[in-house]
Amino acid sequence: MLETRYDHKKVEKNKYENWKNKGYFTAGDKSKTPFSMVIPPPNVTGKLHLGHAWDTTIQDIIARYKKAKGYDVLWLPGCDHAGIATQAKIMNKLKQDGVDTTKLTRQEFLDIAWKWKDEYSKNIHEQWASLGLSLDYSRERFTLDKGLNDAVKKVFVDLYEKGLIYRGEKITNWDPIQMTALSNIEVIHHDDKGQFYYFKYHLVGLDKYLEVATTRPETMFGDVCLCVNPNDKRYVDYIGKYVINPANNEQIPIIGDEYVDIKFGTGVMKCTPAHDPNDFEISKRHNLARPIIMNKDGTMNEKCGKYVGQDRFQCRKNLLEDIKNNGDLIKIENIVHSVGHSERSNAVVEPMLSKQWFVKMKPLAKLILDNQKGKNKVKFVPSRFNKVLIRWMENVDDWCISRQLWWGHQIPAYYKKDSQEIYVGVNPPKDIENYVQDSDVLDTWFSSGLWPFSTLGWPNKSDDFLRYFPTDVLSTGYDIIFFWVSRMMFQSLFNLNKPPFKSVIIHGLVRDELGRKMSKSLGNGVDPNEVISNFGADALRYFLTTNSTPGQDMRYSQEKVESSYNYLNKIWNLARYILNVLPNDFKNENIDAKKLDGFEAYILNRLQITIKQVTRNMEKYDFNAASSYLYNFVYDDFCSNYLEMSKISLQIESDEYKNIIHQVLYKCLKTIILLIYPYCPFISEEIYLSLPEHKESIMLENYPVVERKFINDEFDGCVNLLLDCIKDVRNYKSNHKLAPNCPCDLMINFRVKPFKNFKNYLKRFTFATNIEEIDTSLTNKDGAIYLHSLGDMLIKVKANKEDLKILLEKNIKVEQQEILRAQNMLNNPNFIKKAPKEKIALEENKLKKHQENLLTLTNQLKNL
RNA sequence: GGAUGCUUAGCUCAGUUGGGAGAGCAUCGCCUUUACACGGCGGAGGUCGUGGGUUCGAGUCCCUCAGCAUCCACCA
Repeated sequence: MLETRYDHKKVEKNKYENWKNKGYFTAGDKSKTPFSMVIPPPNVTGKLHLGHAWDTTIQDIIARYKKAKGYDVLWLPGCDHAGIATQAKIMNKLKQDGVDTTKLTRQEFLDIAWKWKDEYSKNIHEQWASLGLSLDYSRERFTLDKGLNDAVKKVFVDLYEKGLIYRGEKITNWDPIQMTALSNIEVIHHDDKGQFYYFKYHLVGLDKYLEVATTRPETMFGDVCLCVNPNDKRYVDYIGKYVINPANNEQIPIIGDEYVDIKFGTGVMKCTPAHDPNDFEISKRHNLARPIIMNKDGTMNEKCGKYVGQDRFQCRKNLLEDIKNNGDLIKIENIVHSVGHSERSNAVVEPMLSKQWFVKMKPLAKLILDNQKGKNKVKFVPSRFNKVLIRWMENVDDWCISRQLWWGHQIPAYYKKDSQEIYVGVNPPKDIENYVQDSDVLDTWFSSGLWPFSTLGWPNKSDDFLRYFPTDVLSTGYDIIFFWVSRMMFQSLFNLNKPPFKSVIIHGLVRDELGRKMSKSLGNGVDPNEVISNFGADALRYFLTTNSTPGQDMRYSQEKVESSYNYLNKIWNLARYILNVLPNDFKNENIDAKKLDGFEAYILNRLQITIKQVTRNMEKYDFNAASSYLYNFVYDDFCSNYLEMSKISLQIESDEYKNIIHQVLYKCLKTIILLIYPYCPFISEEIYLSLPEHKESIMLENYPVVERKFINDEFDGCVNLLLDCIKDVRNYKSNHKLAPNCPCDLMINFRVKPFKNFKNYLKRFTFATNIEEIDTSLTNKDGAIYLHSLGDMLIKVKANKEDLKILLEKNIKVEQQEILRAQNMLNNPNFIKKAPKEKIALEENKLKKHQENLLTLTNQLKNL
């Protein structure tokens, strides 16, 4: 027997371990159709946040739904080594502990990192468990696994051999704190306050100078020339002449290049090829030198004279002071401009020339672009995110994949000592002693880009790979479409000639209650563990998946988590009631649809509609819509209406029919919990196991299907009449300050034949002492009032004339408005001409009925 | 500069192919009725951002503008 109150802590205890140990999460039933997903592997850097909870709950709902629908569901778990993020965290921790990290060897660090990984993946496992995720742990993978490393090496070599990976010297985004190169999308641009410094560049041999503005004076040590637009009449004559660089007094030429925007600034631009991508391009056109003037940690190098060793920003300050003292500073302008910051360290990114490995993106992007035009197009939910991807792929730059880190897949390239020769291969060169392996590792996203197939055993043609690839669905946030979704797509298209998944579900971000992004600096993050502890995983899951539209951001709202909890409490209590009502010897039997009286037929019909609508929306991955159909059924149709009515019929009916009611209650209860189950597995399991007949677990049950024999709307009119009558009487009493249980007499005119217990229900819910059936001519009987409802009803209560008059007048007004509305439509010749016939007939019927009602009411008023 | 999303009840949000505006919370009144006071019953509250257009009919489709948010690209 269930406890009187829903206690999420008791309900959620021990169930997960049991499911897991029984093997319910393990895929592999070959008799069924496979359905597969891979989890977006969380970073082994810390705790999971609400975004993870949202993302994984979506997947768990799909997994449980599909399993109940009869599929062999594989949901594959795992973690990402998250190169930069993890290495930074570990280094910080070591420094805090007083370790001199500069003395660590690569291997020592890796030993520490693997221990860290074990610890953090343990935390992640605990959180997955408390959320109730039905992950197949027998297939869990990690992005640095041996198997995945094999896949990474193979792909690297294949891309290299096809000319799609190359090593090159280019301007890359350099993070001086983490001392590694970054890809373009790891750089976050935001508007910062800065200064625009105007300097004098004196012309050699002339008593003139050019005004040049820069935001980064420290890069002047790397200037190789000034550039002007050859079409700029102001400066064209200076091309070929020399100026003196005020930073180091070196003479540099003035050259012409059309890149310079005549209208911008002074029209003269300094050119620093090793520290600016555009200047680098200019240097290629004019064959200029590319001096690098900074060290890897962002300090100035030996090319910077007395500033050597100074941090770039310190140098900027000092240099400025010196130039100012020389009289070559013209002015300083405060500006707001976009500055790139490292995603992880937040350091101001320094564009810097270095030798890195790149993936040549154009041909790979084309694979995606072509695929999205074809039959195997990956379906995005919502579809607009397909456009986001396409736009990105059309304009994508080459992807810098080498990172100057230790934690990651070491690049399988080997440099022959004392030679230019490079060897790239899955296995090291035979004469390894003559080679040195590239010390860099690959961008984390390189290995996660292989995740949907590397985790299934590829490049081996394993059973899992053959059975479960391509996967069916991927769920992730829109913020990582570029980082991850696009990379998985082209890697899969390149390596396997097909997309890695059929559909991608894109969701938004979880924001705080004020709509702000949750972040560490604001300290506004909400810990899922805390929510689970307070309200339960089921309430959290329900909240997360039913409070937003696909692709839209969501605000966390404790209020709505509470409301989700209350809903579960409602289900808990309706279950408790039904289980209490069912006799001890209850046996589930087939219900003979022909024997059903009105309300039983009605509720089973509503149930079929609910199953249909919920299923339809589950198939569309619209969990909000699906849940609201169930919600409305539970609250309105079932609890407020049917359940209450059944209490009466259970008192007065024959034993035979009582059994039918029991069967109906049981069927409704079981269906409700099976429909809510994918959202809220814990409470569903608890209730399920309390049913008189049940399997070992709700996880072994099938999803409800529509039963045709119960589709029957012939009682809808009569039920609505009953409900309207009850509502009108209650409303009347409430408006007249009469107690709800104040006795009254009712007279009712049936336009449709009422079902058997109609009058009993009406009596009980209106506290009527007498219900009289009358014919169509409704007249004012002493003290009775006509209520405008579907079936015409008179109510007689202890009320004074004035009350009756007010009510009648109010009802007359309503009828008049209705008549006017219908007439307006019907008097419109275009409406008659063009609207569908059914619509016209509907309006005509309404008009007729309201006119009749009006007549009755006015007669009553007259006779009052 | 380019793109996308949002603008509906006091607040947070739904609104499926165009055919009488919904939920949660808040609010007002009544009810401690034996599933649930984490409840029940009954109310009040919206010219659906602006201005046009298409249509017999627009929250819904098209265009304009405004505000907010996000993404991409960025001129030194």
